[in-house]
Amino acid sequence: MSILSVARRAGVSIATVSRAFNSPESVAPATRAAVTAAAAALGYEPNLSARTLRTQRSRTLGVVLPTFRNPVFAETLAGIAGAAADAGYAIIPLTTDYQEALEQQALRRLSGRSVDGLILTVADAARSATLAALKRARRPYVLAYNRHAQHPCVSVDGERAMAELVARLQQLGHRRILMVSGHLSASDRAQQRHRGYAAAMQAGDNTAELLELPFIDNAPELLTERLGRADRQHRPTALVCSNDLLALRCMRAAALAGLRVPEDLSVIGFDGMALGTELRPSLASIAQPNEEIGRRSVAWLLDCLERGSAPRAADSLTLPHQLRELESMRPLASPHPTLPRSS
Amino acid sequence: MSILSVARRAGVSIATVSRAFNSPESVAPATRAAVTAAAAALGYEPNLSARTLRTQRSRTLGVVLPTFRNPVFAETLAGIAGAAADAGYAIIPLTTDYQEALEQQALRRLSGRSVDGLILTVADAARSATLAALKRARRPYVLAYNRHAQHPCVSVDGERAMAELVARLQQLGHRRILMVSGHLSASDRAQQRHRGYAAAMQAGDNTAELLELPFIDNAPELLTERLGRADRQHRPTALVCSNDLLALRCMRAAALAGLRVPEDLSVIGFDGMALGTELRPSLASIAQPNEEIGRRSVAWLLDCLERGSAPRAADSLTLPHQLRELESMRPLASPHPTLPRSS
DNA sequence: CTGTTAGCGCTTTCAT
DNA sequence: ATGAAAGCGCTAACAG
Repeated sequence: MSILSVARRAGVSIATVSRAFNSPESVAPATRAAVTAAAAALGYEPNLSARTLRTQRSRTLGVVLPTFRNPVFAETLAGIAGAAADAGYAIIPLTTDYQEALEQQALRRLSGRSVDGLILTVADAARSATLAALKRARRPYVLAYNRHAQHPCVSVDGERAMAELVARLQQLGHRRILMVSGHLSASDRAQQRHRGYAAAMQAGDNTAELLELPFIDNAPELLTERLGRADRQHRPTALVCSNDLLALRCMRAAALAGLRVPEDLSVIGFDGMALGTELRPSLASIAQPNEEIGRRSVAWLLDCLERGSAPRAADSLTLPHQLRELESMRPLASPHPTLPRSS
Repeated sequence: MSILSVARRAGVSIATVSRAFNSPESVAPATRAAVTAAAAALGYEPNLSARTLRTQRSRTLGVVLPTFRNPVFAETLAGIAGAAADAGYAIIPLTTDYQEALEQQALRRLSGRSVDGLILTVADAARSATLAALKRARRPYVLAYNRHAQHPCVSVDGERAMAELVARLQQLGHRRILMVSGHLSASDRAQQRHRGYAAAMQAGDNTAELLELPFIDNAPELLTERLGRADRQHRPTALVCSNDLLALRCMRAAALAGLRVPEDLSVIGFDGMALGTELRPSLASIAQPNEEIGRRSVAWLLDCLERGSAPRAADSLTLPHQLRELESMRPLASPHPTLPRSS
């Protein structure tokens, strides 16, 4: 049931059928009606492979993300999928598990499938051979979450966001603020967030300290140990985490160490995954507009594709973040209870 | 940089290049080496559209899921994506937001893209016009999570699982067990789970009661109201929820109503999303092997595709579920404290 | 406004 | 073991 069947049934040539679909205005109304009717009767759907082969446009986008197990990227994917679908594009998603080698592989897999463009989040934009190759191949792409002057990016200013958060915590009385992160070297975003943390701590004359948890397996133990061992005077009063999933683990570890959140310890995440607001205590976090990052990436990419250009680094987008001061975060209780309004 | 460039560079015909890739054994080792070298030098990747057009096989699977915002389906997608990638297949995912109309639309979108097969989770398998159409069109497909005798499914026995859970709760001393669900009519799985609940309650001579929360917007209010209004004698001691996300909301609502989980109220979810174990209290749940459901669906579908058949309803898979008795669930404390070992 | 035709890149007979 | 050639379904000149 190809274009030919439709043509025969409508009593026209295949070219006319094609035109009736692709530039209806160039076909006589009567003819167009006949074609439409025939197509409907046969349940005809144009074959995308043939069209792609001929036009060199697939109306398909490659999507490369670290994982779907982290709700942040699931939300991003939802945004991407929605925007793409609305524009009549399909997506082919691939995951890399934060591994550079898999990023390479993903691109190779996508290359044969003639995607029109790519949306990706890489571990480290600065030293990604994958990205360099993409750029060299002049394939249109947009990075989501990554921030790098040489690449077109849709992201949030994580460094500034983190600095703002830490400043705010200090304003609320916190002094011993510990940053908890995965392996810094594994993610350029974690590095940026850490820079913001360090700068704000220094500005507040407080000591920056970083707890890196490279592997999630023993993370709870490490955390519990770190939180439990110190006496009250040296224990952090707030934990800033480089992502929400980590913050969740911190909250649990705190509970296991006998600490109450937020009475004894404030815990703040980064990402703003939707689930955070449903918890008890609800998770304070620097919220990124995850779905919108996905949607905007698609919008920008498609816009460029339509005009035959490729996204340029100079046009990168920084979307606003938002500090969610939810239940897991609160002002530091003064050690000596004071009367209401006493200060 | 097509097959022709490779052929020229290797000094052979395009047919030989094609063979070198698709049936290496049918080509002389020396020739094969030359072709491989030429292809590598040129960075040649066979064009999938052309191949698809010619062979009528795209090595692409359509994936239709309700949403990526529910971690359960994100996990499923991870399983599907992994298994598909390992087998050299790409996936095109589409979401339906539990709406039948969007299911239709998804299939239409996929039909032009010549996917070899489909994996889908529909709202209600029994009355899905979409499914009927698929079946009629003889397109190979597998349902994930749905259970229906007329369709090939990969699922767990939700009815039995729920009955087991409720029996277990009763064994732990619970009598007033309330089931909380989204709109029953919106999901065949919720219906099955509810049947299991009702049967087990009846078997235990207890009164089944259902709280339907059609819209999430006012769910917290409704829940808080239901939990807060009743005095201690009439308040449920356990909540069984038709999914984990709902259970999360219940836990939060309970807290807002002044109830402690699990001391005052046990809350049990359904799905076993990975995140549940990271919470405090960790979320008790009937765990489904979500990623495996994805992987097995792919494996089955691909197996059929290879042998040129389509999955048959009779070969449907029921995977084992697992009751996670985590922190949000505990035996009913007896109202009148008893001495240890007094019974 | 419509038809004829070439060709997108590949696989697959059919020859040799 | 290799090559020549047809054709998958479609679009885009080009003609008329």
